[in-house]
Amino acid sequence: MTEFYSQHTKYYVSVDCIIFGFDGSKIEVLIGRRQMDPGRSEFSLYGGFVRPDESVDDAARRVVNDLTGMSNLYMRQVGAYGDVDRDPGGRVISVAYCALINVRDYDDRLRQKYGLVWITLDDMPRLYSDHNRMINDAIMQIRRRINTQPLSFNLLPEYFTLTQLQHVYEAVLNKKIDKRNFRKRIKQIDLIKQTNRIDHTMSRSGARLYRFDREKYEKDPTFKL
Amino acid sequence: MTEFYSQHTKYYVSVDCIIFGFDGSKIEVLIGRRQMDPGRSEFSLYGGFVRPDESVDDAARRVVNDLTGMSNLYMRQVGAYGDVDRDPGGRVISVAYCALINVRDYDDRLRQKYGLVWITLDDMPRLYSDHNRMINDAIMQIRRRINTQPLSFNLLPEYFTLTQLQHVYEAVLNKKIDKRNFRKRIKQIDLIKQTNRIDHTMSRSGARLYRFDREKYEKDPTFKL
DNA sequence: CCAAAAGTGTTCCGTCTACACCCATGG
DNA sequence: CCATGGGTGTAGACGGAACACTTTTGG
Repeated sequence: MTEFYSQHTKYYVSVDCIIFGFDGSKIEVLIGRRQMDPGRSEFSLYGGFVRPDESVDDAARRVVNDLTGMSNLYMRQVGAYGDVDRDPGGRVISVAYCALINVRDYDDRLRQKYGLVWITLDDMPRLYSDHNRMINDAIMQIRRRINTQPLSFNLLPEYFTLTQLQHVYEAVLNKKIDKRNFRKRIKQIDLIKQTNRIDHTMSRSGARLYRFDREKYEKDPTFKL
Repeated sequence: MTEFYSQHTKYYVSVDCIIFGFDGSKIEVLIGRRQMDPGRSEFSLYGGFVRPDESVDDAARRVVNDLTGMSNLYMRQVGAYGDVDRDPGGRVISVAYCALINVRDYDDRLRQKYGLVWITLDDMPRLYSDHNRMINDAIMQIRRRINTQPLSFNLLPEYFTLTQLQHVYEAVLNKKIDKRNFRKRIKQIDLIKQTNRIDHTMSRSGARLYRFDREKYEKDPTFKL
């Protein structure tokens, strides 16, 4: 702490955004093909450089908003990635963020406009730079948190069936869950409200729709499985 | 992804290191007084700027090594802090790291050389910039992980008593733990080996010393409470 | 002999797990 | 009427929480 700032080196700082969705049975990620050299046309997360007038968090929000047209999404920092040679184009330190979105709210024209594709985790190709590691770190983080924070609802429409909710947990945790035990647990969480709406798209007899009570959660932000 | 890197702004990137120790009953952090303007002489974490030839992780290791003379410490990234005005001296994006050390291995002359002091979490003064937030985020992270990763042993000597180990858990979780239940749990973790050494410093009759079997843990890195 | 810390088991209760059948409906 | 997905209960195992007294020994 004895020198002045100006004696030190500056670096490019970027954000990379891992946008997670849920296709009904698998977790998927929005990736694109890189539009610039080096690595042009390689699969890549979508990212952007941090601008002088915005925080790093704001940069991530801006990139995600450009990409999805959506704001107020659930977003979380995954971590900073700073290996010297991580980017073949130069020394860039990148901060990864993940976002969870409901794919039904997402305007598919934006996806096409940016040439993005939804890829499930199992089908993930090799991505540019250390982006595979970022996705891996992000999914591990979500896996750790999904039982103590209400993440799953961000991947579903406002009104969802218990079967859909269970499929989210199965996809994130990558294991089968017993239907009766799952529903028993859900019913004793009073943040998950039964509604009187019925979904008829998936079954002949219809399934009860539920919703997550965000207002109540804001007041008392505790959530357990 | 349509511009060249060189059109973008570069930033100073620093690391800030949160060095945790354990004084026998409380968790404490090594802090100093800032040696440079702005904020000269304010309490602060110890940090440093990232150099061109090192990764961000390496920068953190370098700073911690300078400060403690120790290497191969348990270290973990806490997160990137990138608010525009976080540092009054200019736009600096900082990546926080925490390290856990055994204070008995630490050369107190180094502490004096750098003018550092150990401060317990309860007595933490207001620190420079967003350093209080970093410490807070770090302790929350440790609290979440202490039951699923063998963190606690990094705060203790190689040989430790079960009472000492319990005190670490109590300090981190900030709550009393039942002695009999704690010891019952410990005894069924076969990574924690009883030795035939006895510690006589704390009690007339002496207490059995234990050690953590790192070799075994490397082979099968699972740990539960 | 006494102060101080080490060490030790049992019971209870709540939670998690395993498991299989009937229902309602639209086509 | 039948295929499809929705919905429901119970019993046993397991793990966590509460709880108090005896032992050792150096001074």
